[in-house]
Amino acid sequence: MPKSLRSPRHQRFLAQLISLRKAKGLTQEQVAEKLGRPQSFVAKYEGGERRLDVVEFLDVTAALDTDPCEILSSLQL
Amino acid sequence: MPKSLRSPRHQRFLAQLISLRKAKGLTQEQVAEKLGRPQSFVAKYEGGERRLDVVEFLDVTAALDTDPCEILSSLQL
DNA sequence: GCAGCCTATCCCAAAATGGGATAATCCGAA
DNA sequence: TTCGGATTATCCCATTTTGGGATAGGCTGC
Repeated sequence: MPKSLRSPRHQRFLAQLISLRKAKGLTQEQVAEKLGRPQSFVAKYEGGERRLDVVEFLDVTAALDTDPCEILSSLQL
Repeated sequence: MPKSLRSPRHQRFLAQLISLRKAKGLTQEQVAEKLGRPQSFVAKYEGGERRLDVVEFLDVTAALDTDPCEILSSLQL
């Protein structure tokens, strides 16, 4: 795992994405499908193996049917 | 430039960051200093030569003294 | 234990990054 | 217009990250 992805903020970020996906009752496979990517893509960003850039993040929150700002606000500082 | 960074949304994203920095009267060097990074870092993400992940984005908006959500909302779809 | 679903990991060629150094541009003053 | 400092873009290239199909590993209920 890239070490830049080990910060506490990143950890919280990932935890949010994961719990949000589960709360929506979606599998990695289903999210992957919405994103037009393989399941390994979702597994990797959720596992911190790969980072999400800003535009990708918006795509993911759209797939999760969620407001991106809500996630960001929980990461402030 | 990585081709993943050529989408219209990304272009708008970059344009926002740049105009925001200028509006605040800051140079790349000054932003870089706040971020604890070299000027080339700022030059690269502004130029689309490098992507910003979500946490880095928050750092940048903090350096620009700006609300990240405002930028995101202008990128929706 | 087995079946089925879900998630993590492998592999490694290809692509992206880091950052100091340096080139190129911009811009106001003389 | 020319000069010079300030600002931004580009070089270089070793190191790090990524892409994604295949496959291993886990978990749950039966």
